[in-house]
Formats: sequence, structure tokens, C-alpha cells
Amino acid sequence: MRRLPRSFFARPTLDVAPELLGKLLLRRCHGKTVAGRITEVEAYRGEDDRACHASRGRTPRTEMLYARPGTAYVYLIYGMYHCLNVVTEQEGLPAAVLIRSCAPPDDDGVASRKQAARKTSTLHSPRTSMVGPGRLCRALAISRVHNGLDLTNNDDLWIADDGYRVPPRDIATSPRIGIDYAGACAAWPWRFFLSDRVHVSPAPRG
DNA sequence: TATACGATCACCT
DNA sequence: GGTGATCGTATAC
Repeated sequence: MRRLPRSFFARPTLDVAPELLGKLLLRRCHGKTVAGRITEVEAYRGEDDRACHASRGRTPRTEMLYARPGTAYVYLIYGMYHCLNVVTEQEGLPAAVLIRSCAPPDDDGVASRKQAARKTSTLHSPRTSMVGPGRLCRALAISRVHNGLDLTNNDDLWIADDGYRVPPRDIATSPRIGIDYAGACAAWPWRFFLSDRVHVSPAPRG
């Protein structure tokens, strides 16, 4: 089990995002460690990306997007949910990957992940589900107190590689969710997810 | 100071 | 299919 180093995040965001699929998101809280295997992410890159919060420039809110790669950017959305991002690229270039969903890591040993989902469905109620950015942060007790945390060097929240590999053909892409206001950027296929969609948020209708 | 709205979710018909 | 919850942020005044 190897914690992802800063060099992993200090690369093009569109390379980092799909490579985060299959990695473990780990959260240590009150002496217990909770983990999720990343199944769905979205890339946000640069001031020219109208869906990126930094598209209106550097403000107190977006400051962390300009920080060192490997920094956590956590913000409050709709007054009640939090979203977790990992900052990418070089310091000064505002870019990050939104972690949208995780699967229970113990699904691994089962041949069919759909079978595993059925098997464990009663253990993962809507309140403990890690599918969806708001639910993920609720399940892992992630909030704005984690904004600015260095994920490469702390023991509360980090990302690790345990050797699990996602075959490239099992990765699907789509436009990002909930950014219809972003003009042409709304069509960019910057959402990456496991194509079985077992632990992935449902695609919007339409 | 006031207002509009959002990288969501749960619950309703 | 639709809508309310709930509040920080950006923008307009």
C-alpha cells in the first residue's frame, strides 16, 4: 500500500483523472480508518474551462485550486453538501480532479462487481453510500475543515495505490454532470468512470 | 446591503 | 417527471 506522492498529481489533469480510478481514498477519523475505491471522477482545468470554479479568476474561494498539486480543495455546495477535489498540474495553474464516487474496497475479491453490489446492498444504505460527491463526503466525514490539506503528507485524508489495476477498456467517459451553464465546455468528455456503473452516480436524463 | 444561484440529494407525484 | 432544503460566494446595486 503506497501513498500517492506529489509527482502523481503534478501532471496533466486529463492524465491524472482516469488514473485515479481504482485507487483507494482513505480517511482516518476517531482512530478508525475508512476506505473507498475510486470509481468516478471529473477533471476541471484552467481559467478557460467555464465549468471550473477558477474560470472567474483567483478569489478567496478558488485560492486552493492554485495551490501545490496534491492539495485538497473542498467546498460547500447547495448549502448542505461538500465536494472533494485533488489539485493537479503545477502550482499556479488552477486545476483539480473531483472525486465523485467510491465503491466499498472489499468488493475486489468477487468476480462480478454486480454480484458484489447485490451481496452488500443492505450494508450500504443511502446514508452510507459513497456514490455521488455529496454522499461520498458525508460517508467519509469530509468537510471544509479539510480544505487546503496536503493529501501527500497527513494522516487524516490521503490516497493510496494498493496494486489494484483497472483495465483501460473498463473506463468510460462522458460530459461532466451539472454544468450545463458552461457553454461549449459542457460537452467535453472530462468525466471518467468504471463502465460497469455499479458504484457510479446515475447519468442525468436526456 | 441585497439578490441569485450552485461540480447535490432525497423525496414527492 | 418535479421540487425543497440551505448557505457561501459572486455580483449587482
